[in-house]
Amino acid sequence: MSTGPVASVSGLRSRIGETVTLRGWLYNRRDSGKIRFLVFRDGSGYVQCVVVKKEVPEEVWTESDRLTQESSFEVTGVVREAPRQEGGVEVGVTGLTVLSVCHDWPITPKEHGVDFLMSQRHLWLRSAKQVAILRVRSEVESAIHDFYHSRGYTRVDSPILTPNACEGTSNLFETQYTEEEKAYLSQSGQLYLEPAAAALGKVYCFGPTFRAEKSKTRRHLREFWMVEPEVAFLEIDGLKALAEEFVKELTARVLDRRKEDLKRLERDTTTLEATVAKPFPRIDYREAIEILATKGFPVKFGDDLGGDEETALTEGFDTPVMVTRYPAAIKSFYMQPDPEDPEVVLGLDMLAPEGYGEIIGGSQRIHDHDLLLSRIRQHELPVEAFQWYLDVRKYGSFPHSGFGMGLERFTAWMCGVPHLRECIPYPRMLYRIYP
RNA sequence: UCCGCAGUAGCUCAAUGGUAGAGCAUUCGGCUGUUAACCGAAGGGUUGUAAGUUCGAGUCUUACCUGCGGAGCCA
Repeated sequence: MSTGPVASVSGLRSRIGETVTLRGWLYNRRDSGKIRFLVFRDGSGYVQCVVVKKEVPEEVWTESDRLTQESSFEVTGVVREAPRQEGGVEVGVTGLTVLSVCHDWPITPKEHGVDFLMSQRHLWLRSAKQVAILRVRSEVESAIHDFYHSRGYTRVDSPILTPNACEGTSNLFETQYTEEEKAYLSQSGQLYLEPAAAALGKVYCFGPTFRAEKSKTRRHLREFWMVEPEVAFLEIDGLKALAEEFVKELTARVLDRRKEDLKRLERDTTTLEATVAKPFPRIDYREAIEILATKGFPVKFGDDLGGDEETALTEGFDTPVMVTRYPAAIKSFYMQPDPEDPEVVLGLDMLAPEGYGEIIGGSQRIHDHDLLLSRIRQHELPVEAFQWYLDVRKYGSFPHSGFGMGLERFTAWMCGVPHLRECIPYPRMLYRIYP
């Protein structure tokens, strides 16, 4: 390898006329006798490198002939304008060194099946679409931190190993903590965040969560990333405003900074633009039932909304829809009842358009100690395990609210990718944990 | 866990119960502007596993294995 400076593809547009050195991999190659087109990638982008037999030393020509798909190499050449190329530039090769020849690369430019690609996930990551998705995901992650930090929130990391279930034990991953004691992988940071909200006012956590549900659908992962804000003295209306502002800002950021990636994903950005520009419809559960009845979904009060119902509810809207005031019976024990309609709780679900489903779930929390205690008993949860959680209400209680947003679901919607498994680098699904 | 669908070359797929096929990938040859380049040639198979029906099974039957889609639950 050379010892001089190495350029990146993303910066070539401003270096027309200069000689640059690039290091990366061969994405594709087209030969035409005495001229050779190498599609080079370095993680920052793609550029066509042109090798002309007559114009390069003999050894550069033979060296370039050794390149197979995904071989790593270093190439030096002159950057020049090429209007027909993506990015508008190409490199006229003057020097080339093969670093490692790749044999039997399994992923060809043609189509592949899901099973094959998933078992090759570590290699599939190099594909153009997968790279674009991971960039959008990363953009969303940093936008999340920027959103909260610019509004005075403190990030509080919640534990991954927990002593008990926060919402029942049936879908928890169990692990041995000490010889006598078991621990469980966290499925939400929320309960730990509530005491932190009493310490810092506005807090959020962001990390992996684990659900051992036997879910086998495109909307489920067993390990996924969730961002959860929790705010002291915030009530349900403030929570709705926060959720809407949050989703608007993340969407605007993706549209602004990841245009190229959305284009590569052939994403129609109509709903994303509408999401930034328009207020989100807000529907109460009781209204939702009526709307669904007119669309041929006979839902009774007390029924939960399934995937088909969610999709039907968002039909006709090009922004997310917020659904509130669900029956208490189908929601978590800690949700605050509506003082004007005690059968329902002040919960909030945000449904993304285009059938992407629930991206946010949250609520105002019960702040009355005795009410919370009775709810824990009603749900037949072990009261002693929740003593510390009850303490939040015992020592200076305060109304508070928060929600959780699934990073992969949000990213899937941004990218227009139907299945969550492509929105996390290494998906963990039922019956699949390799690689 | 339940319901449905599918397993044939490295990959994506064909093949009326009657000789196992193509494209891509690989290797070799040709081509000076290609855009999933193109043209020619070659190698590549225990048709998921086991049993059964039949003169004869990739094809029909049964069981099992693996995967995919969906449901319940949720982000």
